[in-house]
Amino acid sequence: MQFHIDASSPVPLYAQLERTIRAAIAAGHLREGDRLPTVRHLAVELRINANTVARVYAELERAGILTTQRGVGTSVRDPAAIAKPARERERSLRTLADRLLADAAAIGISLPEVIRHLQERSKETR
Amino acid sequence: MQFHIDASSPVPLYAQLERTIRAAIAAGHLREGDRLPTVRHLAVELRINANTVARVYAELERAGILTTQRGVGTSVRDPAAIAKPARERERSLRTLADRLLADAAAIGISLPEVIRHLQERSKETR
Amino acid sequence: MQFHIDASSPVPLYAQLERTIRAAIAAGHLREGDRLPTVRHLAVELRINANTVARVYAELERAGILTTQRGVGTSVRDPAAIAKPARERERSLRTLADRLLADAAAIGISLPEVIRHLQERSKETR
Amino acid sequence: MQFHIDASSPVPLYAQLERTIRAAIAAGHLREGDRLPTVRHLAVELRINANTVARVYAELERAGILTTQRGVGTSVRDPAAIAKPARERERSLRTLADRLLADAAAIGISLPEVIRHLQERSKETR
DNA sequence: GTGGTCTAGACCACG
DNA sequence: GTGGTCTAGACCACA
Repeated sequence: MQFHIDASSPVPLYAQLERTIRAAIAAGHLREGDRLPTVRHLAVELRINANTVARVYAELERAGILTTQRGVGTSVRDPAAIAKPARERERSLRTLADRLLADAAAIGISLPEVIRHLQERSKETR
Repeated sequence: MQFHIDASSPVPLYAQLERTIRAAIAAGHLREGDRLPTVRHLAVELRINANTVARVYAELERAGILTTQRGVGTSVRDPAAIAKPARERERSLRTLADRLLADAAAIGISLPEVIRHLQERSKETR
Repeated sequence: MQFHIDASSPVPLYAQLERTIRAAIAAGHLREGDRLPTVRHLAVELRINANTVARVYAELERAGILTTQRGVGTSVRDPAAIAKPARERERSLRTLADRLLADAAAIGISLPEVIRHLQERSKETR
Repeated sequence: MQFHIDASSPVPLYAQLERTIRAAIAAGHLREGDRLPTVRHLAVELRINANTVARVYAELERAGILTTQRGVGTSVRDPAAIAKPARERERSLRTLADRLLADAAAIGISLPEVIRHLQERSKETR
């Protein structure tokens, strides 16, 4: 499993990491019972502070997504814990889209243009 | 001209304000030569500190978008300063879309679903 | 006599005006007894506020350089009032040069380069 | 690294600080990767408010000259970002020289005299 | 009245 | 500990 982090991004490192782990699980790249890298390994690999990794693991454990066993390591506990109820899911998507559209409008890019761009990317991925 | 700000958003007030002003100009609601509200008026209206407004005006002036005349006020200088060259525009859009897709993936929402959502909103607006 | 003002300059209008009037007198373009434009004429010509012109005339009158006669107008009173004692003159020059060199250094331009540039301009003027 | 500030100067503190930092980088006293003092340290040292220092660092970061790592500190990112293209460099120098000559003329100091003064200073420095 | 600068001090995000 | 954001309020420069 490869996670990646952009140190020059304004998005906090911990948020980037949490996001990519959640995405990996949501996409099925990591399944129930799969082991994650140790805190130290991942910290070295991503060249970030081990505290930051530990904080993310702890956060995801609190959310019921990961589980940690002392002396063993951290693994995926419940991928379903990511799935939000449809209603909240919809609300989150709306919020994300709001932000995108606001930022796009600020540089003069309209909704149709955004859609066109995403459709292009959709084709590329196929 | 109406700008709006969400004090409960994690996005800094100054960033929200800058974004809405840029959007108003990009959309043609504010044109070259149009006056903006005074720093103090806008601060009162948005219930934020005058320094925060002043900071945004100063930033937009540095970007060549607004101009200030001492003791007079602030007005739109060059709407074109917002328009980026096509190449950079495309890059910005890609960056914004990347962010959206990363966040969406983290809660298990896929690209097609994002597109569907945006198309729905596009219809609503018509 | 032509004075000029740059409204987009960060230098205050009154300071620009005072400077050009002083320079015209120092250079001998305006001599003792010469009349200056009326406050209103100059204001219209330069497209600035009449108060600003009046303020400059008043300032120069206080300095003993101009004199105003009610119903008549403003004229040059004493060109010599501009000439500073050699010591202060030297100090002023040093201060001005300090500022120039500091600003030049900030964009990576060194003293010899500044001198070369001024010598070029000296030739052009001849 | 020593920066200095003159609180009695009419030039805004933040502008003085920005200028000296730029000069230090342009002169090679600070190189790529070098750490700058922390915001609070520098504020104490210069006896100015920490916000003022932070403002300067932020401005230089926006200019691409410095870079900030969250919770770590501020360092030089790209000294080349200061170097302007020759054309603009020339224009800047001309603007600075214009200002100097205008101010000098206003106290009756001519171009040759300015050049003589700068040559004197050039000798002193050797 | 306008905007510009600076301060003191709070609270937050981050590592 | 680092920097980032925001506030309240002072004082100045300018028209």
